[in-house]
Amino acid sequence: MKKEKPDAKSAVDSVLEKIAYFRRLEPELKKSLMEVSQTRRFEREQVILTQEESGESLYFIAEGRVRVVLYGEDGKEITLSTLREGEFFGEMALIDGEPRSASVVAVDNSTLLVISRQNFLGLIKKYPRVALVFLSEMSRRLRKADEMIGSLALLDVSGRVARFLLDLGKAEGQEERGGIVVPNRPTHQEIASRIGTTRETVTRVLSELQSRGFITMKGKKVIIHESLPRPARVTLKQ
Amino acid sequence: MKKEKPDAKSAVDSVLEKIAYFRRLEPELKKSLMEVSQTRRFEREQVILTQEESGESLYFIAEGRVRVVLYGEDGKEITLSTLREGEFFGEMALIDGEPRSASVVAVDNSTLLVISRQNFLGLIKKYPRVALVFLSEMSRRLRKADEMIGSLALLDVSGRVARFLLDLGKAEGQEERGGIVVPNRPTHQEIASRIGTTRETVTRVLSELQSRGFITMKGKKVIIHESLPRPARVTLKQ
DNA sequence: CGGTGCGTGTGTGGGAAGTCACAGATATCC
DNA sequence: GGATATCTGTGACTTCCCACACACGCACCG
Repeated sequence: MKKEKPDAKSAVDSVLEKIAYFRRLEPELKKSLMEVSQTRRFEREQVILTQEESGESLYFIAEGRVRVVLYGEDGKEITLSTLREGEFFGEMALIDGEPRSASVVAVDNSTLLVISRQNFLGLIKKYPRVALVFLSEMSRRLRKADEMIGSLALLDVSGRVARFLLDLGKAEGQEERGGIVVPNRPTHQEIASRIGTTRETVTRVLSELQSRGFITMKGKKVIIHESLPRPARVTLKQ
Repeated sequence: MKKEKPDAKSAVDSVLEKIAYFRRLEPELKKSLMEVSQTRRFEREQVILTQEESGESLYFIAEGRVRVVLYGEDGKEITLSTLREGEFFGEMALIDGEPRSASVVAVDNSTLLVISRQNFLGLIKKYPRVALVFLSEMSRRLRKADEMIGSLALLDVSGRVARFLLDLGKAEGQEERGGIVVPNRPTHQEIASRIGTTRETVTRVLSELQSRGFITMKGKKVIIHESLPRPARVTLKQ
């Protein structure tokens, strides 16, 4: 009954099932993947890789979560994304050989599957379909990045908070009478880092949204009412 | 002697050579590409595709330039990138089937090569190496997008202008005694749209940079002196 | 030539959001 | 269960930059 806390080994076994991108691939490929990968553990808050350094490895998350983040002067930071079990990172430096474009930090204690450039390229050569999997994931990421650029450049902080909440609701909310219920929101600091503003401003905007009746907050729970307007994605130009 | 102004047909012939990504691919592939693509012309300022609409085609630029742009409320806009002869766009909607993530507008009169999703996927299947070409280009784009997010979130307008100038210098400047010479800078409005600010602010920042001796402007020519500091890409966090 | 349009320069005022400082509320840990 | 750390709320002040307004230079064109 060693079911309770899977050790690293079994975590690796199961990660391939969890990696949405690979679930449907041939068992043979899965085996290859496992053979060429190493397992590494990282503690909460531990830096997995840092921007500017050169890198040769691709990482899959077997368990835990990581934050991809850029740092600026005097403690400023912006979180590019948070990745969870089954997702990967580090593919860019690996594909184009440039230095790491961002830092990655473990959010929880995490187990990662590490694959070297060599092995990765070998894998793609052997199973060309893998390239398609990456292609579609990178397309998704580019899309999200563009959206973020749009938010930063075109919306004020209230708009960005609203957009963030709606995305959050879509990602981990439950539809209920009254709106979408998010059981466990991130801290104001985390939200601030996601949308490029400060903790205090997030606090103020959330209060404002609540007082205007767009959301209801109680502890870590947030209810997003239908009335909360999604800030214009586009206004067509004439 | 019909050499002077290549017609659309010959432009298409030669585009495959110009497309950096494909220059080294098999002639056979090039032929396939040509067979499955159509040619379309667009006038200066003409909208090629708009955000939110669904799309099924991939475009190569045979001649001209296009601007990829997001629009916000009341005329606000942010330019995600400017693409030139030999580059492609429209691959995202095609890969993941989502609506267009941005609008694309012709900067000059342009000739484009259009390929349908069907044909594109067919091509990738037949020539798996093509996927790798796209992978590496998308990786480069993701990198640039992340950098842009970093600029918007972490730098003030002066920092973004400085970064823009340095990138501009790298892209189309000539090394000379005294600094990097850019013969033909974009208008203030165009710069503003690239870095997410207003025309007036760009004017002011450029004057400021000149008066501080970081750059020298004369007409459309800009000299970027070595003294112009590249705003911190990262400050490592402890 | 004098228009018309486009790009640029500059002043002024106001507003959004960052900074700093501190108090109060919640979680977490032994 | 109390101590300690981490989050949240709010006020006061400052700063940056946007919005608006208007004037000037320059190019192109009939």
